Amino acid sequence: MNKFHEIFLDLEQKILANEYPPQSLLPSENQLIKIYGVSRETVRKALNLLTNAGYIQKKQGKGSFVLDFKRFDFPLSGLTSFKELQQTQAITNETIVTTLKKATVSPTVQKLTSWDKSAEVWELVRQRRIDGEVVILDKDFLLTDIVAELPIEKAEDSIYEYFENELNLEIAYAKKEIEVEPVTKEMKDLMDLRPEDSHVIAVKSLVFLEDTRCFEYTESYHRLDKFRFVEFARRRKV
Amino acid sequence: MNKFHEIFLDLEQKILANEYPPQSLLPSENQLIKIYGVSRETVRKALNLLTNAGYIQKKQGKGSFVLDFKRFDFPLSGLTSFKELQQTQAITNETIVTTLKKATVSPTVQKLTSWDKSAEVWELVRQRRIDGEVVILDKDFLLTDIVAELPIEKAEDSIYEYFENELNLEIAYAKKEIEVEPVTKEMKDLMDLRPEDSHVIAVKSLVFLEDTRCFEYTESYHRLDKFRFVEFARRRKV
DNA sequence: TAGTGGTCTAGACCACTAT
DNA sequence: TAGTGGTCTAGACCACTAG
Repeated sequence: MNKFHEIFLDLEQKILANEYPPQSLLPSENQLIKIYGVSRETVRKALNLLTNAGYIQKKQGKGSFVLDFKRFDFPLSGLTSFKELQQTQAITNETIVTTLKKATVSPTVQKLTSWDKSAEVWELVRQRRIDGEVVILDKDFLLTDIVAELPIEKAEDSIYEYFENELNLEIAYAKKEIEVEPVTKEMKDLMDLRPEDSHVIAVKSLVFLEDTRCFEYTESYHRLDKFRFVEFARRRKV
Repeated sequence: MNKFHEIFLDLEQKILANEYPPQSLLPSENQLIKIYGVSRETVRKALNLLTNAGYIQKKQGKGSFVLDFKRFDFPLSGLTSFKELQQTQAITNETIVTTLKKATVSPTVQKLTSWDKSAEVWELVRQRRIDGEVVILDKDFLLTDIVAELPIEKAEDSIYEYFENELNLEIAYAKKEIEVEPVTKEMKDLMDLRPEDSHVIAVKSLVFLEDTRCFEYTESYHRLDKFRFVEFARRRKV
């Protein structure tokens, strides 16, 4: 593994273990050079990862302050998926696959993805039950050209884990969009909505591989009272 | 200005001007070294900025592909504020300040911010009218220790511009949270809600300076049908 | 094999913060 | 003034992609 990534993981672990508590300063870059036996640029790459992840804040002439990350308790930014969420949260939950079939791409999805009109896709619908209630409904469309097989056991687990570890797909980036949509019949049927629920949160994503091909389009519907999105953002001068 | 930032801006401009169209390759790092007369690490820093902003995707052995950013039409990630949004969108809009006063910090806000219990804050409430309707309501709490004066003209414009350009505050990062909340009487009074609107989207933010002090807490309420949040996210190995 | 990006080094100069 | 982080360089070696 990369040196700078190793150093990042080591510092991250030490921060989480309170070896470097909030408000304290990390060792200076010169000290870190000696501690890890690497060059300054390598140390700085590790510190950049910590900065972007919201662990530290650097100040010229002073040093790297450890931030109070406990306030950032639900980091859902980046490309995190439902399966990974479960692990950080301690929720009792269950996934039920209600649809898993090959189909031709619908005009709506074709437009969004720019896939070939004749493209074949996996159509996957999953209920996400948390604490006994179906509060999330996931709809996935996946190019069969790229994902040839999609066993139902994998769909019940994490499809991303399957893609990355078994199919060796390199997922690179995604465009996400959060909106509010009126409840449809399908949602009424498949989700445990309350009488007063007239709307759901819709999280729509286009997911791309490292070679810039879009291989997945996802719509994730969340019951209003169960939706929460937390993000750590750095100021970007415009 | 930094060389790598200059190079980033130049490449960004050329991408936006279609000089480097989507799907095409940027000049290789070695070529960029010659073009800009800088070292490789400097070129790579510029390319990293482009990568994080979603302009390009690099591939070892191949090069830097320009992405089709037009699909990412509403980049609201980072710390963008309402005023900056207006400029990218062409919306007719108006800001009306309904409250601007000094007050002691409320227990709720005190808890979230960890401000001193005796702290004094600016309490600012603003209606955001878009195309004739008040669809956003912004509530701001600002430490008077840090923001001593808050003229109403500034509040009607962009408080961030005022903070950064006139008070020389260095805004560094923020924690944002998106949730759904039931409509309150205040929202009914100050927003143009429809009879069926029982909920609003609440975007709550803690905003921090470069010295890690939290100086602002904001709640921004959006009418459901007018809310949209778009994000470009890179895959983060867990 | 030649060209690409990914990592790493050792050293330099600068700007900022403290004392 | 000494120590910090911010920028930049010139060069090295490696891994990947292509013809």
